[in-house]
Amino acid sequence: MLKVVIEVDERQKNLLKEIVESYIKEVKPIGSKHLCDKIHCSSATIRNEMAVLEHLGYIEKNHISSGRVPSEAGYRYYVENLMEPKELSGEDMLKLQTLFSNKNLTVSDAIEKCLEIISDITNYTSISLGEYSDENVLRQINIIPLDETKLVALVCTDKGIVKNKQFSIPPDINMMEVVKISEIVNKMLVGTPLSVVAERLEFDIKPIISKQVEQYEAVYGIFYDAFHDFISNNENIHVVGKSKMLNQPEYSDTAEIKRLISKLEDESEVRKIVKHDNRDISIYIGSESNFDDNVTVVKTNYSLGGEEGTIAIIGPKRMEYDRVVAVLNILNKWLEGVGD
Amino acid sequence: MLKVVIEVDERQKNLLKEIVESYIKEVKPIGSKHLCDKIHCSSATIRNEMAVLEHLGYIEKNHISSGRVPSEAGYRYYVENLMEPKELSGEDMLKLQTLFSNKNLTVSDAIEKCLEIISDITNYTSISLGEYSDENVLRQINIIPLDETKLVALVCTDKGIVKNKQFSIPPDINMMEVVKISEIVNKMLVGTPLSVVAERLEFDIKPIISKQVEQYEAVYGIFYDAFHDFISNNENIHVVGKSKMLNQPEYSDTAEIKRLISKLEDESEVRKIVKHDNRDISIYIGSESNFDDNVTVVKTNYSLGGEEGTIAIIGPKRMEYDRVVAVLNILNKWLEGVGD
DNA sequence: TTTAGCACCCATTAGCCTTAAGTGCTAATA
DNA sequence: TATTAGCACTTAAGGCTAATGGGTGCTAAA
Repeated sequence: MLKVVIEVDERQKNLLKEIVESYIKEVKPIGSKHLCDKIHCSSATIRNEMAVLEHLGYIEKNHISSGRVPSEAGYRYYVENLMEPKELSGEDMLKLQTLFSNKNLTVSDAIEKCLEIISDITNYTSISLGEYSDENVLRQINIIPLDETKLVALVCTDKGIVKNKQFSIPPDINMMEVVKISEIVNKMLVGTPLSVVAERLEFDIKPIISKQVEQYEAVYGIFYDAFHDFISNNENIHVVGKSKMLNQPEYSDTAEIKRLISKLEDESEVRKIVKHDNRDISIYIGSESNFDDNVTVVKTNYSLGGEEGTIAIIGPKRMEYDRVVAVLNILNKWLEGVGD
Repeated sequence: MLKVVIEVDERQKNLLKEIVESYIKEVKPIGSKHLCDKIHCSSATIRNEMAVLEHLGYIEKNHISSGRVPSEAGYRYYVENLMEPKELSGEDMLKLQTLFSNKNLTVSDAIEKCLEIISDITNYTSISLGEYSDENVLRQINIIPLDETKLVALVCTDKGIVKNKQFSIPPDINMMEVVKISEIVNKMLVGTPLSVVAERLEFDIKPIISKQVEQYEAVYGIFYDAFHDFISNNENIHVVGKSKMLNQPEYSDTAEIKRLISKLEDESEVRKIVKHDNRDISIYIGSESNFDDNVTVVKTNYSLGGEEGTIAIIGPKRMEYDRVVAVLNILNKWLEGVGD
């Protein structure tokens, strides 16, 4: 079999670009007549060229006599070769800037605020998944007794990430002993990277506790639980603007809406969207998204105040790619400036 | 004009009950024929009785020859006079029990977990709004330095509610001085009810800081901010199961869904739903809900671990009132047992 | 190589008819 | 007197048909 490599010429590129961009705006199949003005030739010529693009798999028809719609491959070709970078409007920049200028937010709050602004600017749903980075080092552990049987255990890292958990202790354990032990634990573990805290607790701390306290199992359990909770619950997930999906005309039938919104409410599904990858800004179109064939996901990674993770924007396949990429570009620039 | 008080007789009550309950199940207008079996008479008789109920405003027609649908007044009459209490299924009880038995959850987590179970059992959206109760007394304030310019301020109450905030301090302030001051503040304020912390800070602490530190304004600012943040951000709002709305057949058109889901994503709207009221379990039907004419809201108050607030279940007007009330009853009983 | 022209395709809409489910009213019945 | 059977009437919903409009591919001429 003879294999022919068909190259797209300039006019075809231009045509594909127009089709994609028109479709993004109009959300309805694009016919040849509509493009005469833009491409400067007759509808018949455009039809011929369209036939080529269709043959190449960049555009599709819904039925034999309908206008053309970009295929996933078409969108991909568009974002890789045709899309022109876009500047954010002054208004949108301003919104981001106000976020960037606030220095007193916790990481989690900053990220959530960020998602809100992104959703607001783009009109798409935004998601983040972050976890403490390995840079985090134990800064302080603190036991605060509340009454004879209840206490709060606080863990704080040098990056300022704090978690607390409440415990009920058995009545035969002396609260002051727990506090005393906490001071020892504190002294010994401060400066330890989170990744080895569990280990050190087991091998260095446990023997000491067992010498000092009678009910050492129970007391050790508190510290074990507190750290375990801290280390294993280290994922921080946010989804903002779920209802933005509802504004997209392609999700106009209720079954489709239900499917999408329910998925977005299901954390295990959302995790599928936000997975680490090392590229700068990456675009996953339709089936590439690993989440739903009818959406596009655009992701970027962040590293901020001891937390690292991914921010994703999720919208229809006919997403305004240029704007979304512009937003994430700005974000990236800011994160690099702040980061470590 | 002669005023005649029309009383509903037993059969009419029975009829209304059947209409409401059938409509809750079937979600379509109920015709006279369908009720013959239940009421033990002919459709003509039922039609006559229906005419009375309609005249009284308890049921409505969509058009001249359609079956009947309960009106808001009809639902109200139903919940106040006709509804029979229902027992929860063993399965559902079990789900609640597992929550109740977990002692090591923070209040906020317990409430959120609770909402998840409620949403799961009822298939409706559930919401909570809580704030620290006046019982809370300052238990500890803690400054943890992270580096030369950054610190975390922790505030903990005797009920175990903890909040933390990160601060950047100007380079000309000595971190150790802040820590020293924090110890003084701590000693002076421990045991102070939250409601008077702001006051005491201003009048008792400020003068002391001003004597001890040169940049007293800035140092005072940190404590002021930390407490202010704690006291003013004391509202805790959760919305769980927004997509449950989508399962209700009456919300089958996209515009309606959009309206509702968007409202549920808007915190200021959600606040309208959850407002304190002192009745035990209260039901707000349609326009009574102060949120949306097409929903019913059922609320109850809670007081748990230093936080008090309201839990609300929001669903269609043809909500399964008996089940929802049963769930909240169980919840109330548990909360009373645990409470203060 | 481009384009005008034409036959053809099909989703969508409007109009019409039928059916099913309901009503209110009247007159007969228990 | 309360109930019921019977009947004329109403309406939403579903199915069918025809018309419309936006689109196509192909052919032949420019």
